[in-house]
Amino acid sequence: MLAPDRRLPIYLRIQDALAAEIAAGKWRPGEAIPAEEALAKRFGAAVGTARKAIEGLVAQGRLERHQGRGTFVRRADFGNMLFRFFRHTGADGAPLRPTAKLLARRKSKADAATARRLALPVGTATIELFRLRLIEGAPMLAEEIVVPHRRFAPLLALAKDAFGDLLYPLYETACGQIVVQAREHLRFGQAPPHIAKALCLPPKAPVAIVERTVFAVDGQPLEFRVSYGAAERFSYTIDIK
Amino acid sequence: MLAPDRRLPIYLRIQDALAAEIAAGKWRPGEAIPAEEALAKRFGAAVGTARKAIEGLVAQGRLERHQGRGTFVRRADFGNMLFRFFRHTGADGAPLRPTAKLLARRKSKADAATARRLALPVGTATIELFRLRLIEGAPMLAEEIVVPHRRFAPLLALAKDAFGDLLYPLYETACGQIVVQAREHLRFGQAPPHIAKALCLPPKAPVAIVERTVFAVDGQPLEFRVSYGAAERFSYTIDIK
DNA sequence: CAGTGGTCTAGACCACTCC
DNA sequence: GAGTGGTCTAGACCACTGG
Repeated sequence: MLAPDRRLPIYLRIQDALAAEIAAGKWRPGEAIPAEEALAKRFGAAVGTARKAIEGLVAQGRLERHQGRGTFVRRADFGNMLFRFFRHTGADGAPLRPTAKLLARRKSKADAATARRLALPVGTATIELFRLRLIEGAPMLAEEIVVPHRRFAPLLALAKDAFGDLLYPLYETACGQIVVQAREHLRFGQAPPHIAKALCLPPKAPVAIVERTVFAVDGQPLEFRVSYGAAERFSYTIDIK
Repeated sequence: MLAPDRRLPIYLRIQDALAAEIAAGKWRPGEAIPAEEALAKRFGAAVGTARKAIEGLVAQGRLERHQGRGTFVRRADFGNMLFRFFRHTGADGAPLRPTAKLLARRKSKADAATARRLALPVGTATIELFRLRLIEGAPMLAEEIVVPHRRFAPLLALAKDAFGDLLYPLYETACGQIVVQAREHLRFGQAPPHIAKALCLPPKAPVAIVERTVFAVDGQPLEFRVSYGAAERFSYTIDIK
């Protein structure tokens, strides 16, 4: 159960063992793992040592602790993650909730680039979505989304207006796919014609382009998404210590 | 010495006390703070409690620990921080070191915007620098820099070619000013004429604009800097958990 | 070698949550 | 009230650094 490498401190070996069990899906995101004392007994270590292992996983964002309730496998909240890149406060400075509109949906096959991004063989069946995100009815972002058909087949059966404003909760309820991690790549470019049209921008308008890949617990890519937004609305702040 | 607030756990009170002493400059960046045992004795707590306070400050990036050597006030390494935004690998994929060229330097007075950014009264004496960053001799970034004259007067006396490739080490050696933190704001726009010229770009070329404010230990702004780089060379990756 | 941080233990008591 | 994590203590031993 524990990595037998005697060179590693006990708490790290416990940490690795727990991380592996989490990745293997022994506990689903949102579920509680055993209490400190139970873990300590199981691994034959002191409670403080088990605690240190847990603290490491909390720091990594894999677990969440709540006093009096327990330690839980973290559910990522990717709610309006992408909107942190764009100004969207109302007249009173309050943050506004974006809505979503599904413009198109179709079955497709992975080309070379998509296959690489989703770690699939070329030609694998995929589902493509074209979606608009709006603030107070005004288009802010256009999104092209690709997911593997094998995991996401229910998305094709769903009524178009059953897609809500947030996709990741739908992935979970409709397809049982849970997003736990994301990588985003940011660049600037010109809007392709269909994007410019969807965003009500002039052709070749400058846009910020965010390419996002999201991953499941097991590290497999779940979705690849390219989002376009008007460059002049883009705004991002970074703190460095 | 310790915050008297009995509601806070001891380790947090120690943490606050140490953070205040660091901010007050009791130990300079790079210097060691007292050993765990000494701190524990001084604060009347157990070693483990002092250790927990230290761990918090390490997590915040204010301290660094080295086994067998001690615990040190962190020196920020802002080396080529900004270049993480721009592609600049050579033909062999190896990272390239940018060089710098000081194009202009002059004494000035803070206008309203600058005064706000540097937390100075309007009209305070400042020094402005205009600088070019190059990769293999090709201009990559143009930078407009403003610093308060009071802290940075030696920069005016310095020979223009005594400015090296990195400014922050110079701030420290020539002016005794140590940078410990930064905030960057990223946006997208068109190059003003003098910037386009410096970067050898067509007028109004699309550029990424990074506005950076850097801060001293005591939280006072030390420098405000606007950097411009060609938008098509911009590229930034973010991992989210 | 002395001094430092790193690991580990064992147990006490507190604070919070939920039944 | 039972069970959970949060704080705190006290001390042991190890691993690394530097003179």
